[in-house]
Amino acid sequence: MNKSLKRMATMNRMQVTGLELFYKKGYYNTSVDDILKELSLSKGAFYYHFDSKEDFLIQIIENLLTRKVYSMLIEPIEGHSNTLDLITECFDDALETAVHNEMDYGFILSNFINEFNGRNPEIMKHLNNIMQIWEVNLVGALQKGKFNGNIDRHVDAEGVAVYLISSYIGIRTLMVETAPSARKYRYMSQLRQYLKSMEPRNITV
Amino acid sequence: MNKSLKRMATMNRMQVTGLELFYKKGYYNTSVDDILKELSLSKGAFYYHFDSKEDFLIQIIENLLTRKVYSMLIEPIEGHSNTLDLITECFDDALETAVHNEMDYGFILSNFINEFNGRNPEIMKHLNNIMQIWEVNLVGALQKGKFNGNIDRHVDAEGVAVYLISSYIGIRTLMVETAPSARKYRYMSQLRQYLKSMEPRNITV
DNA sequence: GAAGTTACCGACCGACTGGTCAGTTTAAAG
DNA sequence: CTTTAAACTGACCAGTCGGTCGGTAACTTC
Repeated sequence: MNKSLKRMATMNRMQVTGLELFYKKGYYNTSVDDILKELSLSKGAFYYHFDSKEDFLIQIIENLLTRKVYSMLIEPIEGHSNTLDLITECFDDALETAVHNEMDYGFILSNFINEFNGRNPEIMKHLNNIMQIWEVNLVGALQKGKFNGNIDRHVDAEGVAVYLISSYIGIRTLMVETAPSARKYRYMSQLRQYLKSMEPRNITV
Repeated sequence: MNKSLKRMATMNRMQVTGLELFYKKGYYNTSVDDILKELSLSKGAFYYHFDSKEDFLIQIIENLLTRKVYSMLIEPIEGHSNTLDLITECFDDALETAVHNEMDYGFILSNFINEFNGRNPEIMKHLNNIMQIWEVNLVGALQKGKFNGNIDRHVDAEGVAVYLISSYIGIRTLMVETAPSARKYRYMSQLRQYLKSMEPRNITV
């Protein structure tokens, strides 16, 4: 195999396993040795490819986590259908995969925010960055909805985006705790009602 | 000083400082020595009063955390005014204290849930317990609101409770990240709109 | 005032942490 | 074949962790 290909393959394997374990056990509770045992690799291999445990995490965030948020939460609402329907479907799908994870540990991004807030500003910068991308894209989608006439023009797009993100973070935390399926169902029906209240009012006062 | 009084005073000092540090740095990232240094006490004193670090945490949860949730999130909505107003005011107050914490680390309860989920079922039991108490009380308040005619009788109290709790957990996480005050404002205005949609419909179809 | 109890001290233990490094294996290049 | 550099090994280091334990000062009880 080509040298640089092998390098990338190994680094990627490490990152995938690393993200998995950081997600399950938290960053500080996962030792570098834990990851290496899973991969049957040695300490030397790890520090050959990465400068430090922190550098390793940053690369995971930049490579894997960002991509995950894009594919699960951003791209699905970029379509041409009714924005409110796209958001509903996107949230429904995202929560459904969470329900089907036999072992769910919550929304990775908010787990990380909780773990690093006030402890590691460098990591927080990277996490904030992803959250901002999500927020900006949601606001954009909502504005497009207003422009297309699917959303009432009086709706405060930024407020709705904050409220949607909040509720999503929260329900993911709640689902981890008890009765995920029932909670998802209740959440989705309330979400639908909330979004319905944003449809254009045909009756002008 | 009476011996048992001294015992309680010391134990309480330890718990208060423990909760503070666990909140700031997380449970696993706070060493017993960290807490003891803050109090100028020794290892021996700690293990004289508590069986283990975990036992210490459980007592903190049972004593301090439960009381905190009661006084901030449950008792304020037990009044006789309009339930929706009470909820609005309660959430507003809770978020306002978060804004004024110059160093905010999020909603303790959800931080703990994130840290212990899948790692420590014993602790999770105690945390779930508090969440359930909160949920039950919220549902009760909503039902009382329906009974008193402040809330439309078609409203799904359990669904709304889940949605309220979700959004609260989420906004607390978002507020630690960026622009807490602005985010609180946006959240509260959306929350008011959401709760308004539950007022009784006077016009029957 | 002797004996017992409570509250606390701090040295110490063994397991584990992130990180280093001298040295070995692999495979492509000359 | 020989050279070279990349990829990897695993023993090792200093430091931290939760927890133990022998000791002791202060107060109570008899």
